[in-house]
Amino acid sequence: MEELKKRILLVEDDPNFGTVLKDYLMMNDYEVTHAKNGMEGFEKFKKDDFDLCILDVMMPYKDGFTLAKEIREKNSDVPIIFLTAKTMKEDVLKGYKVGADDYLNKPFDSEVLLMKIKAIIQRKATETISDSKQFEFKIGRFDLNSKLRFLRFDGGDPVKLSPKENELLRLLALHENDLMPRELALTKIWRDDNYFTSRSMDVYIAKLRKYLKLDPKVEILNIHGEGFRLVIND
Amino acid sequence: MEELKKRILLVEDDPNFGTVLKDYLMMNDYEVTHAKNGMEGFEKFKKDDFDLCILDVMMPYKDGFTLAKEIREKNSDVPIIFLTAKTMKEDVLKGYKVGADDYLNKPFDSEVLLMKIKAIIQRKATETISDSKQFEFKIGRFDLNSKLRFLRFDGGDPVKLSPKENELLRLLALHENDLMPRELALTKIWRDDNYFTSRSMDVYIAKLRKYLKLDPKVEILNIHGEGFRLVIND
DNA sequence: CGTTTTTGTTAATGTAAGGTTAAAAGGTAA
DNA sequence: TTACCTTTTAACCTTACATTAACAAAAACG
Repeated sequence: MEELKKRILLVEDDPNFGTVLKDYLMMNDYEVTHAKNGMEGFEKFKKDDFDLCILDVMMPYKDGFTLAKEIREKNSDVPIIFLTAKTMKEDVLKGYKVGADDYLNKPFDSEVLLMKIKAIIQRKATETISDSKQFEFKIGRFDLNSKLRFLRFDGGDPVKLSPKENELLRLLALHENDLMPRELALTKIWRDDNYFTSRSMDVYIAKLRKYLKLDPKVEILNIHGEGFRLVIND
Repeated sequence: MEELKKRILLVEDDPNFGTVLKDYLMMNDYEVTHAKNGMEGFEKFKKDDFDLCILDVMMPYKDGFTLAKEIREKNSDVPIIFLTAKTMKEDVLKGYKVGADDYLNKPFDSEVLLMKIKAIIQRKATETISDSKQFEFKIGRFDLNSKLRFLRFDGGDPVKLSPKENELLRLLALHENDLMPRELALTKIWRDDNYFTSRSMDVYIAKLRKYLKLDPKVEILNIHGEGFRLVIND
């Protein structure tokens, strides 16, 4: 299976340092989005799905703590590492208050940063086993093998799903009977949330409905303005 | 409601440091169980239910990492903080591998420890809150699922509610049998309080009454000039 | 009382979101 | 390159939703 690169949001206003750090991280096989200030950082965060945020504390307009608070409101799960020139205790405390996962004082050893990144991402990964390890689903009379992208009805001939069909159905299955927010699919699968990706998703919902029609007890319901719900009626 | 003290398992072999730390934590309103080594620590862990473990890494017989592994096998959920004299990179990484929630190098600032404890426990708490509590209501013979926006009568077919219907009924349910002020709904749901939003709200009250008519014991009463009251008659 | 204000209810309207199909664009391997 | 598969974009239609208007009924108030 294709191993997906981990995505890091780096928010750092110093252009030199930011660029260097970005390059260093990219050399180490991370996909890095670099935002030059808190405002831009939040915009990018909203539009995408990151595995980790690295925030500079001292920034014009919007400091790292404020940004972290906004990020926490939207997604309480993503790990956050703060970078700061200060070694002030108050700052450390403030960082932990908004839910920092770690803390680094500038200048810092880049190897240490790398290690912390690995450790934190790894921890999240093991915490979320249920999320990453589930590739097989029973959906009414269907079996979905999300690794092989097969959808099989009643043990018969499997249909091959396209990558997007597969991912979307998998996300729905992970939220079986519950709301699968539009936004979630768009950021996770399409990696962008706009009018066109949204319409594209609707097209895929239609395709999935066509596949699933074979079992009348399985349906994808829409919750207007919120998302979709994969329900299995008994 | 009685607020329960959080329980901490402290495993630290240095008797002086351990006692001081225990006292300090107890002064800060935690219930602390102090074990003098890894073996004892695991025994105490098995016998009780803790909100947090603080483990010294360097201990005779059984070091902190080994203990952490055993703890993780039994209860993968409890947060763990490591204390260590070492600042070795390998140790930090090893700690995170067994699922540390945080890490402190001795000597450390006790205030920082306290803050980390608070942050970690609080994080766990918010993670654990099954948000179902704020989104599911029983209203007479109805069930309101406010997240999925449906209203079900006697376990039958659920009716879909529009966002405004849903929010309004939820607000009423939150104030069951009590006054739900007009102004509250208008500011919270309509985000504006004027003649037109007020009339719009009245329209929605009418819609809700239509839905709720199925159960004669449930009614929405008006309190002239004040607001509405969702009552369930016995 | 009559009058004003508030509320009850239904229907009409405009806009936004979603459903569906087909064509265009993009990608990839033979 | 062609051929094939996937994804996006476009077009058109349906449904869902919120607001507003219109008129009726209560309640408050002089």
